[in-house]
Amino acid sequence: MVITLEEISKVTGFSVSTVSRVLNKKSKKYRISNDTERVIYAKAKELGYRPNELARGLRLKKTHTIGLVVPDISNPFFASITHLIQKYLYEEGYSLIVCNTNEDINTEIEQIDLMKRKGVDGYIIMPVGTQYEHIKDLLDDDKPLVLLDRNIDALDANCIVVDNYRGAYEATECLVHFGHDRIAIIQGLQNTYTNNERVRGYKDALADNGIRIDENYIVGNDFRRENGYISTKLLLKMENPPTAIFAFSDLITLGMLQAISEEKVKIPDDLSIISFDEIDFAPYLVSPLAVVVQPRELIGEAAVKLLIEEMRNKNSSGKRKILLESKLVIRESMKNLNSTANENSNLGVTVHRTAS
Amino acid sequence: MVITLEEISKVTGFSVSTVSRVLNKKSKKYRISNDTERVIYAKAKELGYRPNELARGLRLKKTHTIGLVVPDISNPFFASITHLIQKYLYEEGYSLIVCNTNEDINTEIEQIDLMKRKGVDGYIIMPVGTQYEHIKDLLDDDKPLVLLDRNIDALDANCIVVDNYRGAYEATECLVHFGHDRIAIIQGLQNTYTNNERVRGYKDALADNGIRIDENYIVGNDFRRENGYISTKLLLKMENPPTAIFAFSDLITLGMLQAISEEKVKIPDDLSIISFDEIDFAPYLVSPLAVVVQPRELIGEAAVKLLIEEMRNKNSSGKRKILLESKLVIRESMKNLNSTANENSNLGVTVHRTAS
DNA sequence: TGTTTTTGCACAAACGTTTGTGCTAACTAT
DNA sequence: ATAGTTAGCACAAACGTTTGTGCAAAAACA
Repeated sequence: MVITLEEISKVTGFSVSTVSRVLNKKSKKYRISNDTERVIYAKAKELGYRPNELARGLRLKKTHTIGLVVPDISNPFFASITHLIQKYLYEEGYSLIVCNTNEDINTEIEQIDLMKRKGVDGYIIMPVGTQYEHIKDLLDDDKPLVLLDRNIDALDANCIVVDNYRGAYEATECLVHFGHDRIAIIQGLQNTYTNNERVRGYKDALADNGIRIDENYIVGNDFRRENGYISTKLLLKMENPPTAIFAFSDLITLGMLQAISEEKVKIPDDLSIISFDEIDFAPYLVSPLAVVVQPRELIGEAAVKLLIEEMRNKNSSGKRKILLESKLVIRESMKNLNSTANENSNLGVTVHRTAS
Repeated sequence: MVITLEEISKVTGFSVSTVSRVLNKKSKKYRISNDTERVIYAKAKELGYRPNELARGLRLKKTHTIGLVVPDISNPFFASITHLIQKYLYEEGYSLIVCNTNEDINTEIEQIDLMKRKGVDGYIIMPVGTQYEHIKDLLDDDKPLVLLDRNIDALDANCIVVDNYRGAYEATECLVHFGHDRIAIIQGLQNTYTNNERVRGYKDALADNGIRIDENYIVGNDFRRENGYISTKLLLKMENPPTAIFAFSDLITLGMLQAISEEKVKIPDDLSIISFDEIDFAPYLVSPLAVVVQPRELIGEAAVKLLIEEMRNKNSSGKRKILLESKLVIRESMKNLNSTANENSNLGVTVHRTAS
């Protein structure tokens, strides 16, 4: 049987309100005697009382639950962030409702609606794209909200993003310095914040270094594996194939590697590659993989911090936009076409930079 | 402002109960006129009414929320399963509350308690260990529950597990057939179901093939990366180091690779390795990695199917225990010591089997 | 002893739903 | 015209909490 305050009230003889106050540690405030307190505590423990959080949430308008909207939990990058968010929220006493949008805007809208109905106390959202009416509505509810990984400029919302522009710029520029001029990118989902920024960084890096932008070298439209596979096949079959490919996500890279393996292309002699996102196994691949790593830990931690902070100080009027730095890790998968002996003295070197 | 039934009641002039019935599509049953229905629908839509799921849950004793307990979402294996569970549940109209236990039994107990209080309609649990009083209590609540990935024999609960015993047995036996007799394992967390079964499979395979079990070759006690690193270092430093290492998880393998790389050990010439869990990048590693893959898709799908089924037929008395098969994928990281020229003709071969 | 203060608790409303039941007016049948 | 049906809706209780307020008895004070 499920134990309610009423049960305890009956067996102890005290009223429901008294029981409630004791169990909520409000005995002093409401002048409940120590004796009474002891009796109620004992009985509650004995019967294994558990507050009904639905009733409580209804009454208090507070559920101690945060809604997390993520595009794809199975993507290691997002999985990692989810893990951290969950961890930090737990420390703060919050539960997590997770929903996966699969990069589908309608699912996102639906799921956010559902979370709203469930009365979550705050939102951490990695939005799919640029459609944002539903998020705008959310802001009016004045529940804390932070946009993660993907910003929506038009919205006055808290947000935490990585400097995708610089990340892509530096990776591209590094390839250029290594003597590459036919540099292809395999994009993720177009019109997402991250993708747009990365493309912009790529283009600017080329332009700033006097290399013509060839739209044929810009392929793909999805952060997933299949896109990496197909796009790579396409690129390799070109009449004038690229000497370097920049993949915009770990999963794209996975597909790319599959295609490369099938086509028997040698890395880095035939082709240089670099990937966005940390890939745990990167150092141990056939050709250790250069990557642009994003500070996952920071992202997760910052998200929770910002959210909690806003819950505490309801007054906090100004929204904050936080820009985190990425890090370029050069490994052997990038060939330096300038060095005659392909010495690659910069093996494993890490280029650090500070965010703007 | 938040719109309630009461609001709609006020502006339309109909009672709250009538509004409720209309919006719940019970107009016929309660003989609400078509005109009334139309008016209420229109107003509800206009005002953007959203039912308060807390109130509803309280009244209905049903929240359409499932609680998922997972040891470590950042582990790709669990992330993948989580993703699938979320996906299938969404299709069935359920939300997901996720909690991470970090393999800590107390966190597990706490979190399950919290979920209970939040009134979830069912549980999918990957328990940390063999302590199970709290789960036993859960069973008495007669909410649907399925144990995933890790069984607890003593409990009469639904459960879906992979045949870890056979998976480990076959991998070990394969190594033996390849001529190895100093085969080490790096265990995951001891006294978890999965680990116990794998150790048992390993031991039986050795015994059945006339190889003495050397406890020195059994190391480790954690499914995470650090364990893989340290344990590998230990093994490599032995006076009589193993010729093959069997890592019990993807993350352990990651740490192992790091250690191997640092120690400049050559795979597979100096050492053969094989890993439990699918690793997406396995084929593209310096030495393509042999693995025992578990059917993630099936695990996730089966979990939800079983849960939903039990929600539908409350009568379902008998609990079901489902055993899924694993699959051994042989790659070059396992050297066949018998074949003189290390031809490894079985490159990429997949050994399939059916579960008992 | 009479008045005031304090102690210790109970009552009841409210949070937003759902649903069994009851009531009035209109309709149908005789 | 009268009795019986039915259509159309409202009332109120219940789900399990929390919290403002009220009230009696005890204690303190004069």
